[in-house]
Amino acid sequence: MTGISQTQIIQDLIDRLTRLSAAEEWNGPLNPSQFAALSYLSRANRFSRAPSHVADYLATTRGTASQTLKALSRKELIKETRSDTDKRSIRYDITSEGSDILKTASGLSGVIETLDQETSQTLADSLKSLVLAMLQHRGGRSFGVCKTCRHHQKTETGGYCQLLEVPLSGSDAGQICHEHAL
Amino acid sequence: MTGISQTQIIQDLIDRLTRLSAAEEWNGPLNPSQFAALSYLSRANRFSRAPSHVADYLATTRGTASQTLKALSRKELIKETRSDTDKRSIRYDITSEGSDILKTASGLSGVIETLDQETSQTLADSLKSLVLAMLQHRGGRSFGVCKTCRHHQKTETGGYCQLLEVPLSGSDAGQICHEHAL
DNA sequence: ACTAATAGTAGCGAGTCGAAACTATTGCAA
DNA sequence: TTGCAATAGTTTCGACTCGCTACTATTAGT
Repeated sequence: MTGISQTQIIQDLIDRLTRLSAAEEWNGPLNPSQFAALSYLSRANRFSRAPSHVADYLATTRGTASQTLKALSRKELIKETRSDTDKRSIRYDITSEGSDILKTASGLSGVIETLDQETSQTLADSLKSLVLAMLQHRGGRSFGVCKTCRHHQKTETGGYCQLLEVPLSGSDAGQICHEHAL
Repeated sequence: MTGISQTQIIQDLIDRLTRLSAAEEWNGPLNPSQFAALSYLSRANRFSRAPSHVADYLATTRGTASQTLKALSRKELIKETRSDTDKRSIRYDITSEGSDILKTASGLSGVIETLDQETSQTLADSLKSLVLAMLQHRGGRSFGVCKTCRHHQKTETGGYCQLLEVPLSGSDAGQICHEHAL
């Protein structure tokens, strides 16, 4: 009778899930945006921790990202490091206090953990294709980890990025890169 | 090597998907919260359109919901109606201008539509169980449509709600209710 | 006839959001 | 080399969200 489409149901479920999760985050020390930025910084490699990269990842503007990073910096959860080679650019590294905050599991993660292996995998795959399609739709970057990138070359000591022309350690290769390409 | 769990990957994908979708909404006339509230009002039945119900649905406080509704009201997208029976309560109805705004499809819905029938169904099921678990976790209401409620009784003319003790029309039964229970 | 409890609101301070204007660099080309 | 143009980041603006506390009506329960 009433024509609520499957598409709208899914859209609504994603929205509610995020809202429920965000409501929990507000009770913590950080707001959802700050938490997302901090989480990104903890997983991004050293070439991908500038304000512009955070802006790209969070799908916002450089101005907004700058403010969020300043807020995190005031709380001493991240620390800014100016680049030697390019005096314009800045890199934000997470502090030990910042890492501690990320350790506290959210209500959403607890709930996701209750899914069985197969459901979990299927869900991840569906979401991945949706995110990829959205990125394509608006011309955003994929932000994958180095080892799945076409510029990544495996070596004896770890890896090598053919785009940036730098050697990568084992942990580097497991981190998110701004330049990631499939 | 690096231990990024499947749980974190899923959490991150949901967050990114929402952020990408929210970034598109900001380019429209409404911000994500206003859009979500408006969308809810368009789908809720007449017993579920009060500020407190919107707050419950959006997982926020009455204060915040009140402000969002006032903002929508200023834009003439919804209109407030005071109740006769209970002079404290208010019901917000969507205006025709409000309905028009909801018609514009978002980037996310376009992307969801590209999923095949089976993937779409599986995704909806997974998300539904996550939302339900989150609601249970924090003691929220389910907000389903009347016809799936245990208080709903099918009749000749449409339906009947045993909880509120009111007859329901066919379209009523397809709308979201605050008192929904499984 | 008194309390509660409930529904909604106003105001506060911190912060997000896009947009636009702004500084300081770096790159490139004539 | 000078002279832009592109890039990186920041600041400010106005509208708004967010939780919170304090507040006003109204209604319910004893």
